[in-house]
Amino acid sequence: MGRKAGRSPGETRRLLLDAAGAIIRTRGVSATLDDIAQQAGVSKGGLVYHFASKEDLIRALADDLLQTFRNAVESALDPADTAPGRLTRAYVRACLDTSQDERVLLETIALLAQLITIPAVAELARADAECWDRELRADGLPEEVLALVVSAADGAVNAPLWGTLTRTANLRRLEDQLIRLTLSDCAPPSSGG
Amino acid sequence: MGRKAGRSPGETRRLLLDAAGAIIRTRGVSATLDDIAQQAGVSKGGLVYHFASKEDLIRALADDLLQTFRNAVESALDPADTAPGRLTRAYVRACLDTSQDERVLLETIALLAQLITIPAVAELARADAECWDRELRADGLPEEVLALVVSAADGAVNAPLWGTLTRTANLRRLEDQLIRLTLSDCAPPSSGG
DNA sequence: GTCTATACTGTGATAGAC
DNA sequence: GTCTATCACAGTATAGAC
Repeated sequence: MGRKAGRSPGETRRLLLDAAGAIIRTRGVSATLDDIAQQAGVSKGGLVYHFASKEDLIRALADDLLQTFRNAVESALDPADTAPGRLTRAYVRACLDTSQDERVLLETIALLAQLITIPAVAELARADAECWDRELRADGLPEEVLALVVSAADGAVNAPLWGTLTRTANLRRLEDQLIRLTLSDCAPPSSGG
Repeated sequence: MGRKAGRSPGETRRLLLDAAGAIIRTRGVSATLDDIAQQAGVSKGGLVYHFASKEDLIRALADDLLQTFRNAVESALDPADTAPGRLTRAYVRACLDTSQDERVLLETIALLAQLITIPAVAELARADAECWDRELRADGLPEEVLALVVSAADGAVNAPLWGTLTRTANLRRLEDQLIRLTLSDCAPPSSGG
C-alpha cells in the first residue's frame, strides 16, 4: 500500500482545508472524513495523517477562517483615515462588505458558527473575540458608540446565520449609518444614503 | 421488556426535550442519544419512540426554543406603550434582558446556534426570521432606525456565541441606547444611563 | 399505545503495510 | 509519508413486554 504524493505536505494541507470548508458548508459538520478526503483527492487515511482527528481538522479550518476575517479587516483599513475609530470603521466595512461575489464573508461566518460546536473551536473563538475587544477598545472611540456600532455590525454579520435574508441595499445603508456614528456622537439615521 | 410509564406521553416528551437541551448545552450536538435518554430517565428506545430520529429530536428542541424567545418578547411588551416601535422595544428588551438568572436567554441562543447545523433546523429558523421581519416592519418605525436597532440587538444576543463576554452594565446601557433610538431619530448615545 | 432490549449499519479512530 | 485493514461505538431499526 502507500504512495508518495506529487505535492508538498503544505499543499496537501491547504487542499484538505479548502475541501473541508466546501463540504462542511454544504453538508454541515456531520460531513464524513471520507467525503472531505475524496473532495481533496486523497484517501481518508491520508487526511488523518495530516489532521490527527476530525476535531483537529475543524480546529485548523476555524483558525484559517478567523485569520481570513482578520485579513479582510486589515484590507478595509483606509490609509488616509487617521482619526479615532479607524479600526472600528474598517471592522464595519469588512462586516458589511457586499462587494465580494456571493457574499463570501457572510458564508464564512455561517460556516464558523457551525464549527463553533466543537469545544476547541469555541476556545479559539473566545481568544479571538478577546483580542478584537482589546484592539477595538484602543481605537479611541467613546465606549457607548463603540458598543453600539460593533453590536450592529456583528448583528448584520450574524443575520444570515438565522436565515434572515439581508439585501445589499440595506447593508449599504446600515454601513453608512455606522460609519457616521463613529464620526459624530449624534448622526441622524434618517438622512441616510 | 417494556413497561407502561408512570406519566403521560406529553410529559415524557417534555422530559426528553428538557434533557436534550441540558445535555446538548454541555456536550454539543454530538451528545449521544443514550446520554439524553438517560438524563430523562428513559431508555434510548423510548426516546426513539417519541422522536423518530436524532434530527427529529433536535428539530423539536429548536422549535421549542424559538417559541421560548417569542414568549419572552411577548412578555416584554409594555401594555402602556402604544407608540410606533412598540414591538421593536419589546424585542430589544427581550434580547438584552439581564434579569433572568444566569442569562438563560443568551444561553438559549447559543444552544440554537448549535442546533442550526441541522438543515431542518436551518429551515425552521429561516421561516421564523421571515416572520419576525414581517412583524417588525409593521411596527411603524422608519426603516433605517429599525434596521440599526434590530441589528444591534441581534449582535448583542449573538455575542456570547463568539465567546465575547458581555457585562451586564454594558448590556443595560446598550438597551437604553436602542430604546431611545426607537423614540427619536437622533438620541445622543453619550448621555447614557 | 408506550416502552425496553437488542441487533444492524456506518462513521471516526488506530495499527501497521508499503 | 501515504494508505489499507480493522476496531469501537453512535444512530437507527426491530422485536416484543406491558
